Amino acid sequence: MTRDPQDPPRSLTLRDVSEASGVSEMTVSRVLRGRGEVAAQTRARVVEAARRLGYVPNRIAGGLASKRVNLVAVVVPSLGNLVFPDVLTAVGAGLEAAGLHPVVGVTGYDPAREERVLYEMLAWRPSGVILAGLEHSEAARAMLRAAGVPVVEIMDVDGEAVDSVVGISHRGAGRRMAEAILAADYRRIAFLGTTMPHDHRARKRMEGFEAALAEAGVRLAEREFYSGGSSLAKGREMTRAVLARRPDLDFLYYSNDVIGAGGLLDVLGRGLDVPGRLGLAGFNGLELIEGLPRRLASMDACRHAIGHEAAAIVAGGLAGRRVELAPVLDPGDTIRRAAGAQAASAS
Amino acid sequence: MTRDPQDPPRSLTLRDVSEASGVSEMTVSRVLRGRGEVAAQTRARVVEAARRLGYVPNRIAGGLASKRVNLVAVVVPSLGNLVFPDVLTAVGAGLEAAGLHPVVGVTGYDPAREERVLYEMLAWRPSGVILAGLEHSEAARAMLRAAGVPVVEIMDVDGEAVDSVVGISHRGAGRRMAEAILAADYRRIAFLGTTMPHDHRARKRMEGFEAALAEAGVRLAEREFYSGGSSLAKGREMTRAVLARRPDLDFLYYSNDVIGAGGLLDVLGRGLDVPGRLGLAGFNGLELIEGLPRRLASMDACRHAIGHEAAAIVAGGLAGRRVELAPVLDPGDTIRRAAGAQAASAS
DNA sequence: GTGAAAGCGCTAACAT
DNA sequence: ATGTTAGCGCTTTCAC
Repeated sequence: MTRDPQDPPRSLTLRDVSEASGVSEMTVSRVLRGRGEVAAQTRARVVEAARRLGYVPNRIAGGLASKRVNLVAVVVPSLGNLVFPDVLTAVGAGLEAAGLHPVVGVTGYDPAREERVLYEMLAWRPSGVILAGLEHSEAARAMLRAAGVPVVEIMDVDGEAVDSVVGISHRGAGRRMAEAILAADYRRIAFLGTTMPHDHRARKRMEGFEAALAEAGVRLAEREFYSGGSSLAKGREMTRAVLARRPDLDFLYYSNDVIGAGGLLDVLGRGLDVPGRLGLAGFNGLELIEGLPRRLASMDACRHAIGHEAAAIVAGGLAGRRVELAPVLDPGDTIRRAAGAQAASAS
Repeated sequence: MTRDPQDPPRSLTLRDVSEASGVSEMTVSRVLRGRGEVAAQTRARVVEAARRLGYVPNRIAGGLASKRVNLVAVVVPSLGNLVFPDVLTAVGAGLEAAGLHPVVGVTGYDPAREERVLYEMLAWRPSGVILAGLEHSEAARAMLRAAGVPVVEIMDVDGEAVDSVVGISHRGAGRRMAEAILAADYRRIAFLGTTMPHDHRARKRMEGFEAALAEAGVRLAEREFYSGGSSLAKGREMTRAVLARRPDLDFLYYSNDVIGAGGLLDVLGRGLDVPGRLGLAGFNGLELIEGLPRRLASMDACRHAIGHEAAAIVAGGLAGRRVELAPVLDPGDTIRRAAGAQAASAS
């Protein structure tokens, strides 16, 4: 049952195709890569031989010889977070036209792990790197600078980039949400989010949120943090906990739509008047929010556009770009409409 | 702003480290790979020089020379499907101990695309292949057989494998659900699922489901299909459509938990008695079902165990294994409890 | 414990 | 339009 390592399943080489077709290795190579002018008849013989043998080119050898590789490293914190699969899908679509392939690495929000993942990926000499966030270890930044290929940091623009950056301002997003909430006359406001020390984007949203409240003379009434992945159940639990401590709260701002949805289901189940007595908002603009009993207020993280732009930068071999996208606030059905909302949100 | 392709950002080589440390390339290589006996002092000099220079080994060259590569191709239909990120996470964890790294490919449930993705990945001569499903083009199967490395087809065991297989029987899963539903005395039953012609597992669940109903003399009263991704909103919409056509239905079996959850929210919102008047069930055992107003009946797809087992087979270099896992049916709160349920489900 | 030589399978750069 | 030559940066093998 165990494969004998001595058993040499030597895979086919260009030479095999060359011999089978009676065409030189070099010309076979040209045909298979679609480079250079090759007589139609010669080409046909080569293609036929390669197909018949089941030849699969060895990109390891090809990459070594040409110093070019059609791989792009894409590094994200997690795949459980809904947002990242979406970004990856957009990146993949964007790279495809350029004949590039994404290679995905996952860091688990751990900087040390990110460093290792980057090291592994750079060892394959990819044509570009796309990675989430602006916060990396010094060693990681050094590796990225030394890589000599386009590096695009995505999701977040609040910080200093190694090379290019594509994202939104999470501080600004938190701020905008605070303004909308204040404009709707909510005043006893809580933030519910993750304790993960390395979810910098959630942290920045909270910072922007608190700053905007402070400017209006409002203090955050409560905070509730959790660790681990997001789930509806976690959202329910946190919501119950925070409302038990402070039953007079009138707004709950969640760090993402999943826990926000859980909270919404929970308060609706208890018959609370939403958004009259209690308002809620999440973040990300996930599809999820559309099927809930009330449409949860949220803010689009622009994940599709981010993936698309990042792919374009890598595919174009560009350097030093900065693309800041403007997320749209969707008030849904969980922020009450108040007179003067527009005016106040422009403050 | 555009990188000059003529600009040679020649990355560091073993030779650079060799010169910087005054140790031969060969010994530097040994140190960096942790192979062979090297004097502690020599090792220290090498490590220091490599670190100082920021040397990242070139695995393209290494792979070519050694014919061994620490990459495992993992091919899944989609990342939007919640299930696959979970499987990938388990695969990654399982491979890690063996020093192997997953490289993810996405097919979009398209066999032609799967073939291209496999071709691309096999061109990198990975140490193993893990791919979802048993249905592949003949060319894809030929490539896999010729690869000369462990190939593990995952998720589904109903069919013929190229090499190893790890999964559950989806036909059996559909059958078991049908038995539980019948035992609970539901009789006017509908199936709601995807039209995607290539979601073979959903198809097999429906087949097993119908077969078990037929054996009990019950015909599927309705079916409703949709295309595109799953969402709560889609689940609501389908549920409304099917109940509009057949208001007397007493059970809805969904092909996954996401549309099932949408359906559940919809019928609860309309005040229907669940599970008395109407029962519901989904599939996958997603975390999602735990935060709903009622716990949706579901069946665990064993995605974590599948990822784990598949990784073990690749890491162990094993061939021809067959691992059939037993999914557990969780009746949740959406299948009514009926006398004789146990007896009937054993039929 | 360390080094020298050969070559992995391809492609760049020149021939022809 | 096609062939020849010389590596790409590493590891294998064997010598010391």
